[in-house]
Amino acid sequence: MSDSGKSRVRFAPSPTGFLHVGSARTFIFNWLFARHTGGTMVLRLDDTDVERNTDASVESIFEGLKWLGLDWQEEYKQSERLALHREMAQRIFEKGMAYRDFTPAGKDEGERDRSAGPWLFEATMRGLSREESDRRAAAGEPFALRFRVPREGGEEIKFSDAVYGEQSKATADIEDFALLRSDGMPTYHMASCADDVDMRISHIIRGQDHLPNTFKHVLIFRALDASRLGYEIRFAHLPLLVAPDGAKLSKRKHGPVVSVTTYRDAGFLRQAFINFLCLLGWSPKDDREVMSLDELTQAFTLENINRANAVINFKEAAASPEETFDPKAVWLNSQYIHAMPVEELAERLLGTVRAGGYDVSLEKMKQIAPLIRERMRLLADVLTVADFFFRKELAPYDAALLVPQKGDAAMANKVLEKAREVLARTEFAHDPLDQALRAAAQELGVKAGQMFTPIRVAVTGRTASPGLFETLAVLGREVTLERIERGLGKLS
RNA sequence: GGCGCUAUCGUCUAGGGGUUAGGACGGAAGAUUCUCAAUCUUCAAACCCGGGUUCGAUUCCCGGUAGCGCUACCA
Repeated sequence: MSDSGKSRVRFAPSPTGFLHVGSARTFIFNWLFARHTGGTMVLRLDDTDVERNTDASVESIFEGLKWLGLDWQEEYKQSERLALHREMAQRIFEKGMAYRDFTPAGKDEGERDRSAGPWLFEATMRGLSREESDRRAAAGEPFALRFRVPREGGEEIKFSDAVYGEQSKATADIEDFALLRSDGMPTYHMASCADDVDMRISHIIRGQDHLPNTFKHVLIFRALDASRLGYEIRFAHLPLLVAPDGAKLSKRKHGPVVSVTTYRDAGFLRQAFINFLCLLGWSPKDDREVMSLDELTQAFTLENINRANAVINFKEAAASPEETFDPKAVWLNSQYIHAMPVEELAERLLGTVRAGGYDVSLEKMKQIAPLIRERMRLLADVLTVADFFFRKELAPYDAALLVPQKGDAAMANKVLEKAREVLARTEFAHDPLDQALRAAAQELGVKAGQMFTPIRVAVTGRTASPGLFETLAVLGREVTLERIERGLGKLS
């Protein structure tokens, strides 16, 4: 950071796909750093790859960012700044630090066999005279502009990374990389560095996959006289988020679990999701795990970032959505749900329930929420944990479930008949129900549990449910009696 | 192939020349209880390998191995 000013950081996604969890974490770390240091967050779309960019991707990235709910102060699109990039490239060329490469663009550039030899690129055009270069350019021959990496003196390019420490690499190991493509479009390296300088970015916080690129960037910054900015651009590279098999995350390979919107749609709370991501590759160095955004902001420093890649422990083929996600993410989410005020939870659940095809009022939801809050880990769980509150008719269930432990169908029948009678005249509130049903159990000579099980199953269609009395109280007498009647029908 | 980065329980991590190597998730067991959850308690579970330095290395150094990244007119 400059001594005079505040930090300026940027998140620079390239719109070639949806926002994936790794990018989201990079964004979050940038945001936290900006907040922690009282700096500015810049969002920059690095869209210089015309071939692969899509509008759909831009939309889905914004959709993901919007869900995260973290803001930024400035927003740019690289494609609208091409003139600047070219001008800066030209400046480097004028200084003799870049040269025109008239080699026709290879079609199979990405598939060159690297295992053959130590050196990859042949700088055939590097020695071209300026006169000939100018002549061929004037004649309209297309060319790429390449950086002329210093070859004399065996220089080491150095920089200090806030996470990985002192880095250095011999110029002999850096090839002459492209600044401008033959169609005049800047490459990522050129556009990114030009913008970082122009935007007065103070800290470049990005994925560790860029660590080797940074040497090239240092070279560009030097050619651009970035030192005139009055401060040194600092780097912080983040360990990568990888799949359980250690491989880089990809949609093709790992499916929707790598997309931010998948978490949103499955019922993650943004706070929990952010919290989870922060714990991957960063630690507050004390034993805190559940941390609010404020706590994260306060605790966040670049020094506390780890160096080893972090596995995001999802399962690709899982039976339920819950099992798909990293168990820690799910657990964190449950912590946030449990801590949420019931009114708020009820409001949030409303959308999920309605999307699930049920109709329920907010009032009703407020009654239900406290009963299911501690039984939910994801918001979407409401559909499986509380469906019987919303359904007119229960989903089909096996009559055998009505039979209590150490009992038989006759006992279930006896219990339900008794319940029908008692519940017809008992006030539908927790305590009266509690007293009446326990008394009834005693009268029948069955254990409380044996009394409750048939009722629970008849009324909810399942053996696991929220507390019976509060459930009945919410359901009401009419629905309860009707369902008990149906239960009796199943037994006969 | 070249260059670089990394290496503590299954996973996320703390720690650091001498520790019973700590926490969390997940797992197991128990308590509680009308079921399920929640909650609480307990248990199992790790320093990649080999040298060196040292009185003493999991920690520092070197080597190996493994993983990952970069090696494009992708980002």
